[in-house]
Amino acid sequence: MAAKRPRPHQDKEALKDHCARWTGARQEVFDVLVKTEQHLSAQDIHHQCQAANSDIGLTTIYRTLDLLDKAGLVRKVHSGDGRVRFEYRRSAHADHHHHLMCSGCGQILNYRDFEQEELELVRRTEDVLARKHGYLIRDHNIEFIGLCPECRPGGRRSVIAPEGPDAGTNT
Amino acid sequence: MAAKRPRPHQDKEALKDHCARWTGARQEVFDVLVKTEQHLSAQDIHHQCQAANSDIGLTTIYRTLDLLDKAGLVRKVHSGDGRVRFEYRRSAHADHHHHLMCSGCGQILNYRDFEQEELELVRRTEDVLARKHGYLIRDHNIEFIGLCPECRPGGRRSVIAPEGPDAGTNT
DNA sequence: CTGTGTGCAAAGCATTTGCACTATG
DNA sequence: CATAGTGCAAATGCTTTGCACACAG
Repeated sequence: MAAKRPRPHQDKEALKDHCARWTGARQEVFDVLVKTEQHLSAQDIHHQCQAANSDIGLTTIYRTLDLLDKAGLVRKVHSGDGRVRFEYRRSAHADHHHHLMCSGCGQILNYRDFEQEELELVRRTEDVLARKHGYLIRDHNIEFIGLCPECRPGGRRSVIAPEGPDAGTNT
Repeated sequence: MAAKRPRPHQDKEALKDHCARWTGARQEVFDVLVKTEQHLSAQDIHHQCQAANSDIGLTTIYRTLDLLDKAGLVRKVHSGDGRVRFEYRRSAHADHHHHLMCSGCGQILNYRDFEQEELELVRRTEDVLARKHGYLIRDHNIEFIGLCPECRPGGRRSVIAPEGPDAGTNT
């Protein structure tokens, strides 16, 4: 849990268009995401709120996440395991990263290499795709899928069934 | 439905390790995917089988898709709408493409531009990630998310709720 | 023949929705 | 105060499982 301050100013502004009241529940859900680099599911967040003595219903968490997503403060990530996860969108350049996911245990790693090359390619691709297909492009997603050291053949976890739920869910 | 011949030879070989018997049902599910460039959900395939007078249960389709996925003949795609879709993996270079998805209606487009640049970047990234994190990388996924001409602000479909189920599911 | 594959019905789960209640602005 | 936000419980919809039967090898 490396703490980082929430960024209420510009973030809350972005929210103004999407909700009328900024409540404690919303603040807490938001805080949980701001304070981590992990990719959390609604349930993960629910657990963390409970651990922090906040008694927020799962429903509210889903609704808040939807809100934050629409406001663009948060990004949905479809991990391979059926549930949707969310990560806080930090300021563009500082936080630009892509994902490396293990199809064995569901672990998600962020990596930040190749920013320069990627950004260039991404920018050019966006241009062409936007023009060619008439799309309004708002985001991109680059991920590599494979087996982590634990799950790869010869790894400690290989052949055997993957871990339990909350285990390899993160980063 | 632009027809392309199934590739029984190498494909069936890949299957030998993953199933004991090659049945009619499996062939049909496989055929449906081979014959299209679209990204189909289990239900989509179910419908197509019914349309083709095959009476294959949804359960079998799910099981077959899982089989084909494990055999590497098919690729899972997590479209934003909650259901998982599948596409046939054609031979590597001939078929290399990435996705452009509309977050409004769920449409998925394949595009094949920038192959050269992308492949280069991808290869280099795979190398580094594999070495740095000990992963065994097996696949990558590059997608751009935005709004299609219909769904973008000013488009015919904008503001209004997206289309019905089978509408924007494809390509 | 002998398991492997299949279908049906029921179970599982993440997510969504209806509705009465609470608290923000 | 009026309305947006919340929680609960029930509903939804995709996917998985248990079990008895059917068929490929």
